[in-house]
Amino acid sequence: MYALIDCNSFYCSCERLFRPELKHRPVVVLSNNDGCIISRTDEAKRLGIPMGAPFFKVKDLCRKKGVAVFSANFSLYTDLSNRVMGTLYEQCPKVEVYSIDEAFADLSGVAHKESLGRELRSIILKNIGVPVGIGIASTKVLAKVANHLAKKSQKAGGVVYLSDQRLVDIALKRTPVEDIWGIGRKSAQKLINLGLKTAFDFKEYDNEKLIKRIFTKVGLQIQEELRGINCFSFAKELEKKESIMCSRSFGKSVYDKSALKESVANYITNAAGKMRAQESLCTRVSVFARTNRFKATEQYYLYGEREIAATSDTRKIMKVALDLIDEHYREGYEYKKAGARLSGFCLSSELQIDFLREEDSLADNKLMQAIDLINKKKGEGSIKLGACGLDDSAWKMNRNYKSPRYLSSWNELKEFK
DNA sequence: TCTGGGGTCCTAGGACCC
DNA sequence: TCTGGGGTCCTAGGACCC
Repeated sequence: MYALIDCNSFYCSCERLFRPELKHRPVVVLSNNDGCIISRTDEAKRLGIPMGAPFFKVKDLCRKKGVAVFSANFSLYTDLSNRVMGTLYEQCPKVEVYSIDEAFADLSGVAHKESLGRELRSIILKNIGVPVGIGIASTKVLAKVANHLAKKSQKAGGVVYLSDQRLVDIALKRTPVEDIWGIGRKSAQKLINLGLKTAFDFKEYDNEKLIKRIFTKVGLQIQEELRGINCFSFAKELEKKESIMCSRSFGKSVYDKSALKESVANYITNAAGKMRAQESLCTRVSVFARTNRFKATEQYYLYGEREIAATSDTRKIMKVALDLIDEHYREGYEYKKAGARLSGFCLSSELQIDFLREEDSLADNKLMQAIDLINKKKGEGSIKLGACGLDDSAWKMNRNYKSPRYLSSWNELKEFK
């Protein structure tokens, strides 16, 4: 038995915490660069603001209806997420953090599952102030279905427990195929073409070969999960990433190579830091940059990648990344976005037994550790390589509606009178 | 004027080997 | 007309998630 605990309109809820006067007002949060809507409260949904809508298309509507608009403030959201997950770890035997705003809990062996759900919900609301919805069922996919209903139904009080097959079937009949976890737009359309409209229809559909052919192995697994058979395992340990990427759209178009390289230097710095935090070394570095895909001008997609000897040293990775830009850069294009990816990971514990390395690599390692420590204590970006530049005005993102870092900066604490 | 960022998994098909 | 067969490994691209 699994519970899925999912924060309601998480980013918006975080912003509301520090602005209680927004409690019943519509709120939206924008993606990086104030590009599009990535979180909406129910009030904003009812105004017809779609998820993922480009902000410029709904800006007028927001102004007219008095919607509170925020630029994304990820350090705030991460901090609050950690508090929510911390509470879950205290209350539940086994927890798998699935994303910034949701987690599965394994409730096998828990006697009163529904009351535990209600208790969790009220503890999180009281201690952290973030409302959550909880769905409980025998598989992850069914827990997702239950969670959906918990958020939609008024009388559920935020918790839905699908304790027997009768309840499961009722829930599945109320779930359109496009709302099933793992069924996206393309797959939903294919199911509808087969005459399958609800999750119940899909569960009952009995043509294994066809499902496999159209939806691959994953489609079969989702079907099994709807039938109550577990296919998606529970990962208690926090798993390491297999690749780490950092990319951004620019606030304004970039026309010169040095600004592009500077931006990529910053992305590499960020990605390499995250990689060291999970104690990995990378053996592959890739970089990319692209022109504005929404503009009818001629497009160019810059891409380069290279294999390197395993390292976590920002300087070595940086050199390769900047060389790749030099090799693939083309003059005369209007670049709008760039990024870098590190992959081909191995464990940093393997570094010490590699006698073929240059002898200074251990010292390099120490240098990186020292930099990470200083940045952790003094704030990200306190120390970085010269290649990252000092003046980021040529490519920095726009963030015109940013809330203060209430929880991670002494200068931005909330004041009460 | 203005359209995010960061991941995972699966499969087909090519390269390569004997 | 006609050009082995079978296996593994790797990668690109699609689809999906939040």
